[in-house]
Amino acid sequence: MAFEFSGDSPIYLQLIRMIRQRIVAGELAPGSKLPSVRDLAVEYGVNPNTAQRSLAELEREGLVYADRTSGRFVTRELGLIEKVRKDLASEQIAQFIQQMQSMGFESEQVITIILEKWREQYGNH
Amino acid sequence: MAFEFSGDSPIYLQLIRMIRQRIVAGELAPGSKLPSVRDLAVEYGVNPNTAQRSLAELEREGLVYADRTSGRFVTRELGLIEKVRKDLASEQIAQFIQQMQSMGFESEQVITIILEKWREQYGNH
DNA sequence: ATTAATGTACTAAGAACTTAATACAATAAT
DNA sequence: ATTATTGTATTAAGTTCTTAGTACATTAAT
Repeated sequence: MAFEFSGDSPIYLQLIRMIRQRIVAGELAPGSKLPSVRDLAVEYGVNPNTAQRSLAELEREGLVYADRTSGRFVTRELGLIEKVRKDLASEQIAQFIQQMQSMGFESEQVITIILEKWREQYGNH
Repeated sequence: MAFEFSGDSPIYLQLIRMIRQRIVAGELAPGSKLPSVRDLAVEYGVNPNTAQRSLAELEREGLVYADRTSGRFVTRELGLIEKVRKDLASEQIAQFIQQMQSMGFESEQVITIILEKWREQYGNH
């Protein structure tokens, strides 16, 4: 596939964020099997070592686990997934508010733009 | 001073973002003088070469300009600053919406949380 | 028993970023 | 005129990230 990574940060970090995101979004279901290190590397167009590094970090977080020769799986600890989801959301929101505020936007203005763009991107939900 | 940079992306990029941010926020006024390369390096605790690199990029964007021996200044082109400000805001909002949406948040939910946190952080404005 | 697929580990090389240490050119300040 | 300050340029070394290549241990599949 050869996904296009940004040169702004290390690939292994970008890969961590992408997989973490797909997990908390439910796109990668709890307990479901992940591609093998080698397949994941091919899928994203990176070196197996880089994929391994990202997976090892996600494992450290507890979001995935490895069964020695059957492969890697998304954790079944729904509580953990939900916690990570909430933490990510909180962080996102705090950073977002800080940025917009420092650029001189008012809360009402931001709300208006968000609702507008949200509809543009995904319809009214 | 020795500002604390994240290890997640190159320092010169983080520095670019910080200065750009301060310019569009109006904290660094149009036409105002920036610290010299060497002073800026001390101020942020980075190597002069790194500071130089960041400033050169901001210059390429037109946000700052250099007068050979009197130093560097924030551009006086208000239109450009405003354009960058709007571009940054658009980008921020689009990314934010995409993230929150993919994590399964509804727009109303996001609006509620934003208003709540905005008041926490900055009061009702 | 053999084979294949899995996670894991290791070494080596190259690329990008950062720092260090100088040096030069231009001009404002003295 | 001299000095100090500014931006700019260059070379070298060290660190981190990435890729490449190879190898081993374990277990499911055959």
